Amino acid sequence: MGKSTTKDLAKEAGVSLATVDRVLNGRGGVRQATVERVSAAIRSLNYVRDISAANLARSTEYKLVFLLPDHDDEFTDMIHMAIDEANVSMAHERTTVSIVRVPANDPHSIAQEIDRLSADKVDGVAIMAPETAQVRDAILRLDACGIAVVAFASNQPNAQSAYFVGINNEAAGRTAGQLLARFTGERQGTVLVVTETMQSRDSQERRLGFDALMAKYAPRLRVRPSMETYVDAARTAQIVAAAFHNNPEIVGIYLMHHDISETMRAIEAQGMRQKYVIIGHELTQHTRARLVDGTMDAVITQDVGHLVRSSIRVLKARITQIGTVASQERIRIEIILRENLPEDIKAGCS
Amino acid sequence: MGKSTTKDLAKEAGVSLATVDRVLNGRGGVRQATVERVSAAIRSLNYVRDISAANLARSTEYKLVFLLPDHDDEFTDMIHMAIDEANVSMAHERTTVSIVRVPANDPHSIAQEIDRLSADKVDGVAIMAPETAQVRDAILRLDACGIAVVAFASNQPNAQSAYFVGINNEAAGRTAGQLLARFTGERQGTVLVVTETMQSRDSQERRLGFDALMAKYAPRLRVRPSMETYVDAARTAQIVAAAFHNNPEIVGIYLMHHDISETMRAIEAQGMRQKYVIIGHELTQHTRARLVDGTMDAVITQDVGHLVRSSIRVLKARITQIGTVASQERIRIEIILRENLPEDIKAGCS
DNA sequence: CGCAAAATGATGTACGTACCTCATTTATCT
DNA sequence: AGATAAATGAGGTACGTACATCATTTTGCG
Repeated sequence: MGKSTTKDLAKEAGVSLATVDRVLNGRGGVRQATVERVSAAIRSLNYVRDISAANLARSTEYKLVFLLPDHDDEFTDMIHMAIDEANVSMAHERTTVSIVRVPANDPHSIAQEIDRLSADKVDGVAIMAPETAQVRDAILRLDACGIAVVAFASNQPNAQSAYFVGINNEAAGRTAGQLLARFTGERQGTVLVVTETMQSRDSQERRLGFDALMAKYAPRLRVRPSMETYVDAARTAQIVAAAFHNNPEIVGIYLMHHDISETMRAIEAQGMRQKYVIIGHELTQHTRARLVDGTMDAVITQDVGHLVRSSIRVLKARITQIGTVASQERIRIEIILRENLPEDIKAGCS
Repeated sequence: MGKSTTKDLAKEAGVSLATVDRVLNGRGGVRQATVERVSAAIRSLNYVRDISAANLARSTEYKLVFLLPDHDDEFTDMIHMAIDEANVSMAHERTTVSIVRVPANDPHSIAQEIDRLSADKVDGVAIMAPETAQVRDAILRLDACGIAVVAFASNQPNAQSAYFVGINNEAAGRTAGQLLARFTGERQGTVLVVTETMQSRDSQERRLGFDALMAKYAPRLRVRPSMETYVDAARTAQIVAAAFHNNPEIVGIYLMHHDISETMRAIEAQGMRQKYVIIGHELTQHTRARLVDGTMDAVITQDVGHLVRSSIRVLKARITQIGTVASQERIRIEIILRENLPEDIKAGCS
């Protein structure tokens, strides 16, 4: 089966082990004709390099870095924890992953940090940062250095080199819409949409998908323009109050941002006069509690553990030039209701 | 860090490499006091065996077997495919997994097959079979032979030795109930529940969860007793027709079984006089199409790829006595609607 | 043809572990 | 104490790959 070794290759190609090694590791000094003989042998024997043995011989250490925003919202914390957890389970595979936190809204220092990494002896970088020209260019520079890159949770659509690991936010928005449309039954009224900032591509895409679905399947509902909190408690309270004042017939609220505690506080300050259907993103301790007590009806989420592990697998695959299982790396858009809340396991071993 | 080797252990414990080896691999012939010195060294150096190197030296091949029912429904086929896919990506990790299909409803031959495996040189077995005393005993015999076992998708609750990989079916039933309750809005009427056989523990648990939720949150709906198809087209057509005849006010249908094509055919034969909320299990090509065309409203599912990979990881962990990441092995109850249908990737590499 | 340069072969060591053999030391029992 | 068994040490080979060195062959070119 897949148990051919370099020795077999040498025999098959009629060359010495040393030459096989030269070809396999691109050391040069081999005639083109010979290279092709070896390549042919690789194909015919279906040879795949034994990575464990290679790592052993090379005593490799894959050094991966996650670039996270320095927000201290719960979602980012969960990612942080998931990375720590992965770091433990990856130790057996000669992989260490570290975390660098960068100012979320300072593209310049993000780019600077990325450049610092390329100088560093790092093998792969997973980046979670808003897209800007500066960041994109820095990513391209990483790529040019031969450092593997993935964009993580937050897409970087213009840097083609960066493989994206995360959900399709437009589909996530549609899903939120579908749930909100069906959960409101036949009722008529207004739907509020809240986010941190519409500058973020994630919010734009979610809104796009949400609107498309509402227009098609729930024309009975009036969807208001996006309200932006700018992560400012006072402003949040004010715009929410205004929205409730101007829209007496609110039946649903779509929260597109992660950190919804302030927003929920502001909504509750208006008195839960009636049952609003509230749909949000990302399963955290906070949204979990909201699902349990019934103030929120559904949460659209992506499994952060999966997100992190998938990023690591993709990075390692790119470093070692091995393929990945596409279906395993596709991050699903998960719908969480009260009844399918996963048990709240912190971490731990069996 | 975790880079201590057996050599370091020997030095730390003040013994020779050979003795360390004897202790590590339980070869015996070592005084208790010495064993403890080595164990102490293991702890103090935080030693973990390099599995890659160990596998290399031992030239291990982990032989895993999946025991599947010989049904040829789409769900089982998907599992089959997922296993094949895993087999490819696992080849790099010295793991080969094969599939044995057994008559689904013949506990005797299942048990016989399990016993055959224990004689065989197999390292781990994942079993998907209905629980019976015979099967349970056979599993215990496997365990006694030192062969790792997991129960897979279909729980074996009485064989404590068997780690279960799959979803909580009671919670899955509750989730189906919650969706059906909310999707029917305020309407009153009857809800039909269909399954293959209530003999299966999965169906029992789902029904339990479904009923609990409906009783609590949707007392307005009359939930009928479970209808059993026995995988018989004629019978299915007949009982469905009877149900529609006796219950003019049907608003929802819960399909608890995998292979719903006959059932859906029977329902459609009654003419879709009105919009029923239909909720089923397992995302297959068939249910996928039903979601897209709107005849089904939601599918509760578990990711078969995840299921298979998780089983493999758990088996390997038990064989090598290494811990697993609990959060990674928890299978989520996924809710699939039209808008969050994952893209239909067959397989493939990036 | 002859010579330098390029290509290839031969061989050894290393990585961390498993597993084997044989020699030597230490403990145990009469 | 002496015989015997038990415990330990010493050393080697193997796994599949990486990488280095030096010898040898082949090639291209004037």
